[in-house]
Amino acid sequence: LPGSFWWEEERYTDGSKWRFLEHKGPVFAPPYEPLPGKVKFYYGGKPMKLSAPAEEVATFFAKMLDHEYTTKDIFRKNFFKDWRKEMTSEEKSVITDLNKCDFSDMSEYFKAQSEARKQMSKEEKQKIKEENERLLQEYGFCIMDNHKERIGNFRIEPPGLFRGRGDHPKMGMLKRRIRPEDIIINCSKDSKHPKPPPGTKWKEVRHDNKVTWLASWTENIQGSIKYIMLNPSSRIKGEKDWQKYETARRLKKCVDRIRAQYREDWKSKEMRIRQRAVALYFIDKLALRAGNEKEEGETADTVGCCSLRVEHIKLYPKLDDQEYVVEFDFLGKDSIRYYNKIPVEKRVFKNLQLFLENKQPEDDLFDRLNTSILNKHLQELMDGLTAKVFRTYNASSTLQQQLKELTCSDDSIPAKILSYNRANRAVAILCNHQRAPPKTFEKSMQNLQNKIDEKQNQLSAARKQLKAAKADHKASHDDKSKKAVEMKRKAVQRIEEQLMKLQVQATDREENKQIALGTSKLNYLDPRISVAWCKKFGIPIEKIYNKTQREKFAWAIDMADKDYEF
DNA sequence: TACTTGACTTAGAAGGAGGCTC
DNA sequence: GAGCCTCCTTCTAAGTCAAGTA
Repeated sequence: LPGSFWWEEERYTDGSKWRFLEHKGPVFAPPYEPLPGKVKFYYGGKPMKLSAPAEEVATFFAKMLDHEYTTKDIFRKNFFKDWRKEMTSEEKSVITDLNKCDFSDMSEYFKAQSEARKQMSKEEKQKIKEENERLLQEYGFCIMDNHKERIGNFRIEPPGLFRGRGDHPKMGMLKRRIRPEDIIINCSKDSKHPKPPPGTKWKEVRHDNKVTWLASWTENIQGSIKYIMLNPSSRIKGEKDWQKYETARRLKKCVDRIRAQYREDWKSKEMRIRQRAVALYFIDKLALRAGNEKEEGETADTVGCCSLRVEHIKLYPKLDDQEYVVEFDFLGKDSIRYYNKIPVEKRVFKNLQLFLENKQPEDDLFDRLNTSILNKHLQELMDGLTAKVFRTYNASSTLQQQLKELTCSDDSIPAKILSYNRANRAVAILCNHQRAPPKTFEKSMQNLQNKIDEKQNQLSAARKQLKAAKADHKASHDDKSKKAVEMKRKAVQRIEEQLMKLQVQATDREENKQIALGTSKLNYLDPRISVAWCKKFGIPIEKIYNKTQREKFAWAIDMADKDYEF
């Protein structure tokens, strides 16, 4: 039906995001259920009954007891400070030392609970599933204009202990419970407004169609605003995503000019221009993030390009057999380490030496530059150009080029998928998308190796049988033995294929140990490249995108043909 | 211009669902 | 049918960037 897809509709050009918005409001975290009397908290070895508020916060800690977090000084200090705020004055006077607190009984209780949940009967599990489904149907969708859309996060974040990434100064602080009185609702005037839970009120109900969120609240750790927004499959998200890739494609058209420009700027008389040009070179070549300034002490100490400090790079005029090598070593977003040694042009190297002159390790490398200056410059070079567009452009363009290079049309489907994953991996490495090696990695690798060994044995057995059958046929020359030879030949072939498949799988998994492919697939790779590749080589799209991903990229799957070029 | 706030995208970890194997 | 493993979904933190404010 024409017009049934959002990507075939006209877009708003006045900056408004919708005309009609109706939803049921968020789902709140369930209220705290006090522990059964038999579950004890001990202080200095003696059991102690806690008031409900103090007990609730204690359970947050108890639930994390097996986690490394609870051993960290900052976590413990922040937790204890916030926990004491929830105690009665009597509790406060008794509980003065976290080291004397014993949460182990509580921890055991929660472990048993979770074990019991796993042991539930099919029927009980089914009941829970149905209840979740009911909640999803009731609160998980909204009407935006003429579409029923899935909401991304309709549940309010439950209270708990803040878990920052890396060395976060606020780890362990109490994330307080969010009440209806904290929530701002956004919906259209002419919609049926969501009702707050009985006996409560919303903080505010507003009708702002210049934004896309349905509800928001202010979080107490950083004081930032959290939102309830739509799912990636929605029109409002999909349209923006599509637009993002179109901007990256426009960059493709003028990137040569921009590169020529920044290379020219390396020679500028003005320091600020040279810094801008070297930074842009890093952003383009290494896919570094922009690097906004951060408030010290509020978050973990991480940097991006513009916020690099002297201590984050080392210069080697000569290293092994290469000249003008820059070594990067810093913590980026999510405190993921970026480590890379790259040879650069002499002019870049000389500039870097100059930027480092008379500076301390903790000084900014680019002291005349920040993201705002950089983005203003980029805006002048191309409409809509910002630092992050380079990441999108370089990621998508790498995927397309790698797919061209790695795919052999004669390969089997599993071999082609390995090629796809390798192309995807090249992007993930470029963007530094890392993950902790899965806890079961070694074991699962060993399992796979066992399967391969077994398959190898099967293969030699099958080959022996084939040889015997051949000999048999040579001796007898009858039809029956001829058929037997054919059968054995096919068996060998089948096992060879299975073995190949297993070996491919092992390679893929090994190469993926510390690399996360999902982030680039979801956020940086123009989905039309993958769709076109699937169509060109007859790969079912399900092999590349799972259900959620197909929903998010429905527009691309519908739009791109086999000849699509990024 | 410097700084703050708000809205939105990008990120890895954790937990859960469901498929596979014995 | 249980246990295991893998992959998917959910969760929410941590970025980017533009607009507003002093």
